[in-house]
Amino acid sequence: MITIRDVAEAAGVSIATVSRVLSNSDYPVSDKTRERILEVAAHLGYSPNRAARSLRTERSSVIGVILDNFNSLWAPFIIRGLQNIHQPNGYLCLVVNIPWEHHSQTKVVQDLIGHSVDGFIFVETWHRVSESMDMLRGRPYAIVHRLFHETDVNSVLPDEHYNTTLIVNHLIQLGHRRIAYISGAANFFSSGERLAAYRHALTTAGIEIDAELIETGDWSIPRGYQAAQNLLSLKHPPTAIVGANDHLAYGAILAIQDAGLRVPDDIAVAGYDNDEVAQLSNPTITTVSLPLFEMGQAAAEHLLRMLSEEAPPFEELRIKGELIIRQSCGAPQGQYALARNYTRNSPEPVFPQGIHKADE
Amino acid sequence: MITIRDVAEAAGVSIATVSRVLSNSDYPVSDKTRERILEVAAHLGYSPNRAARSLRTERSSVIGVILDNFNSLWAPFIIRGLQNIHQPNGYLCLVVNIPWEHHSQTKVVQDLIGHSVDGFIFVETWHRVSESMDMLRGRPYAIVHRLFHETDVNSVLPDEHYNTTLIVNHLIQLGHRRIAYISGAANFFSSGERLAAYRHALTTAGIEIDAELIETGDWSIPRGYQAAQNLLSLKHPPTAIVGANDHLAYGAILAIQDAGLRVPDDIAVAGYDNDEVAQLSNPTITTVSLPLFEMGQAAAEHLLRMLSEEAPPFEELRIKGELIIRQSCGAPQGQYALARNYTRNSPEPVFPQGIHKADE
DNA sequence: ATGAAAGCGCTAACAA
DNA sequence: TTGTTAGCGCTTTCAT
Repeated sequence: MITIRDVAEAAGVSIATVSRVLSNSDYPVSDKTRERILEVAAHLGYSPNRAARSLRTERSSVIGVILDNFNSLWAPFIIRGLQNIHQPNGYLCLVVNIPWEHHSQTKVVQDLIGHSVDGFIFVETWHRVSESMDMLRGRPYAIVHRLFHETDVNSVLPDEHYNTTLIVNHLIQLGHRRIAYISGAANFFSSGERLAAYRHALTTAGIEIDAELIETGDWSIPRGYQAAQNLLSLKHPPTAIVGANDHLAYGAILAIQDAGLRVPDDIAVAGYDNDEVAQLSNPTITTVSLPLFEMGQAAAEHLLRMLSEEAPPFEELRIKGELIIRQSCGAPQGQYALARNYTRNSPEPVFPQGIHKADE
Repeated sequence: MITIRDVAEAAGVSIATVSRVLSNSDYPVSDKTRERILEVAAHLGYSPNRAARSLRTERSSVIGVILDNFNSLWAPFIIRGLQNIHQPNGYLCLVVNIPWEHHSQTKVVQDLIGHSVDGFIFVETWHRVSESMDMLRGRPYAIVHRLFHETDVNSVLPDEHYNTTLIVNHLIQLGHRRIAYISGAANFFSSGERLAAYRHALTTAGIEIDAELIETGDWSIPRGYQAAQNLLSLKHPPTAIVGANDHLAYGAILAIQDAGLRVPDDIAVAGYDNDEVAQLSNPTITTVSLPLFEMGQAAAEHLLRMLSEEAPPFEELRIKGELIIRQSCGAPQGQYALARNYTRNSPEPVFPQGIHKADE
């Protein structure tokens, strides 16, 4: 293992000087010496021993990331957002998944503290963070939530109001006045927020709210199917249906098609999430992207700020999504139903098929 | 912060003795002393400083996990498999994503070594591990690959031959003799393996291989669509089509339906991967699950064995998947297309990937 | 069975 | 501007 001592010897300086350069200290070192040290260090392949540094400084450049559900389709994007900020800043992430069943959050937090993590990011944790607050020992933390909401500071959430308004206004602008809404599961905080935004958008446009046009339920495709059937059987059925997520919207599309009607020609349908099904569906679904990557980034940025500047906890942060116009609302966009890109909110291709060269 | 010094003082012994007890050393300590030390440590709320321990022992109880593509739909399942083994054994995972473009693997490995990780797991890394071999400095590592294949030991891969045989035999057992195959991208190692298994399964069943029935291409839905169109236009079209993945199969289904035929009544279709589209498609797609979770587990188990027992590198490990019978092949199972257990949005864990109970 | 002490690699206070 | 050195908390040899 190459140590600071090896570098010092090779560069003909003392270890203190090497340390000053390699630890980005603001202690003055002459440019010549600095340059030589950096060169030698790179040549030798020096990499600092974090344990030693950590022991000395009581900081680790490691962030603890705690998730309840790694396998959600959303978590990876959030984590990528986090790392996109953390890694360039020299932070690595200890990622720990906590099963929903086990109330093991306390143990995990303790464990991570034992590893001297500098801060915490909680992603979609069902467990209340505040329960472990006293354990955090003044370490900064941030919470990234998609569907839940804690009455806590340091939370990053999607801007449900803005996002829902985006999609509802899109339909209004297309001339729809009878716009139905299939709400998500009632016990989710975001369901309420999205529904409220739907009402608000209609009211703002001078459209009266018709209770008949509001279906409630869960987040599932079958529920979307049923709800759409209900809506279709009304005396005055809607001309457009908004699902609180893409699954509900997809279910609605299937129901409409099974009823012998066409989407979007007879009824327009819109979703929310920019989930995979929105791209697979035929017609493809106009929806709003959840800014998962950006949410991760925002949380990471604020955490770093808290780490470096002793900045105060930030208030709740809301991140805006984008309207993704596809086929299901009939807006000009006509695209081959199958043309897809899998990038969701990530800046990189998820599956760069072309690059792969197999081994013999 | 409580250190062993505090414990030693409170217990009236030397720090060496405390260390022997608290680090689970097998060095002999009298039962009375041991008991007293444990009691005092617990009372004081002692928790070891990992940095100090790590500095001294050059071990960290941390595993470095390196991925090329965190956002793949597959990676999270693999990681869950890893952690399912590592966490109960007291290991945490430093998870690092390496962008495809940057050839930054060396730097990352160096960095992780700086963090004194005890071992490495490479997940789907495109970069050749062997290139960083000299950097690993004798640290054990394992590679989990889905589509690639390195001529390296310590690789965990799906059992492509077994899995493909599973699906082809299923069709043969259903009475099909003209079974077409839409292969994956030619430059992927697994494409070749799957295709070879298809040929082998047919030959074994005494069915002659018809080159006309083999389409090659990429992994995409549009390609599946085109390939199926080609197959349908043959003088003697197939009675069944196997896609090298579920996207190809889905494309084939769309093409068949657009041609006015029915799946599975007129032509059976089977996929591979147990991807999301296999559940969303109408009809749902009979496929083979990739044993991602199990692959992660296997890699983790072997890594731990190498860590604890100085076990030799293991040879290539192949993990079997399972046949998931849905609607697209017409096997007895046919149910309502929309009824599915689709828990993505629910607060229940999505994993394990398939409980292998198909749509209700 | 227990204790004394060296030293892991690094940073920072103090010296020059 | 550079060098010397103490010591972070721990494990482990060596001595008792």
